[in-house]
Amino acid sequence: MVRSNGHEKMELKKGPWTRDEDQKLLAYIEEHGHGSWRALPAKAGLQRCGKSCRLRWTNYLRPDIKRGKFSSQEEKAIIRLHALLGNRWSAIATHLPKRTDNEIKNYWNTRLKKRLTRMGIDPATHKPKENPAGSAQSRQAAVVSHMAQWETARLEAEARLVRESRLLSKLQLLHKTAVQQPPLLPPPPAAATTPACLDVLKAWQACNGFALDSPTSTLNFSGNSFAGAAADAGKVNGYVPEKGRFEDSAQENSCFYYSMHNVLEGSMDPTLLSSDCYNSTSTSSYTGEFEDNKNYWNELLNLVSSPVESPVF
DNA sequence: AACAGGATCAACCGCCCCTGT
DNA sequence: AACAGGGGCGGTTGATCCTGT
Repeated sequence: MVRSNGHEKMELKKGPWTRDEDQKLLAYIEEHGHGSWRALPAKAGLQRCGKSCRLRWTNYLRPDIKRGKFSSQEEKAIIRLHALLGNRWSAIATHLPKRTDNEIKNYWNTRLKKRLTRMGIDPATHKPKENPAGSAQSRQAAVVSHMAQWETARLEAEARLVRESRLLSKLQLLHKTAVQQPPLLPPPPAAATTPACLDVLKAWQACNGFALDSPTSTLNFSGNSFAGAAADAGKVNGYVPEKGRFEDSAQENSCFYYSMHNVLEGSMDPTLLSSDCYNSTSTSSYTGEFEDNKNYWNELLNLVSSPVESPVF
């Protein structure tokens, strides 16, 4: 792809930003918004490439950036989120408002990674260095992987929502112009302020300890009462199991996934999952390990929900 | 005081994805 | 369907600061 010719490249300034450049960029964005980053430098009178301007703005000049030391709460959130998401810094940053992905990445690479290593934990896998198969740690790692699958699904849903909201904005604009004339378009639906369909983790938390089976996971927890309840909930909210009831755990798992899919799609109320779970746990026989996992995820969810004001929760 | 090595962090680079044509 | 351009992301670099000797 042709980006720019060499001559143009030679004129662009690189390296640290000066106060004067910062002021120019700030003043321009405050007055006009950033618009097209590519076109911005010329308009703002900067000898920088658009990319450099964008980076400077998003990582440093933006007014809603919190700088300075990370709190222990934030540290824990980063560690847990990294266990879930890996090096997906932008996804991690969405759970830590006012922190940039670059800042989080730097903090991880320069401090947290080393700290975990010193503690004998592999920062890549979040597992203890010596890790006998079948141990609680390896099972927890599998749970982490499982959660990562869900987080991936959630992020995809978020991306879809962004696309839809863009479309919605266009529709609203069209409708706005159309109201002056005979109505050509129906009024657009009201935009949801809080997309409940994105709250997979919240649904997870609401269930407060459902079994962590999945069609792709090798985990096999006994006493799985959630799947059936969730499947019922899923059926009520849109998903209808092919054969009515479940013949095996795989079917239950599928239903669980479809239920969560319905939550993701917004066709199912996460609280319904919750109540069904609570109602059915009396017959369960959770293991100690399961309690550990439950506590682990509760702790994580508490970390990423309340104190750091995640926009998702 | 001078130096070396480590730590930190802003900024860059290259790649990829999405969107518009 | 193919292509170009814009924007975003993660990895890496290099300048600067800090600390220990």
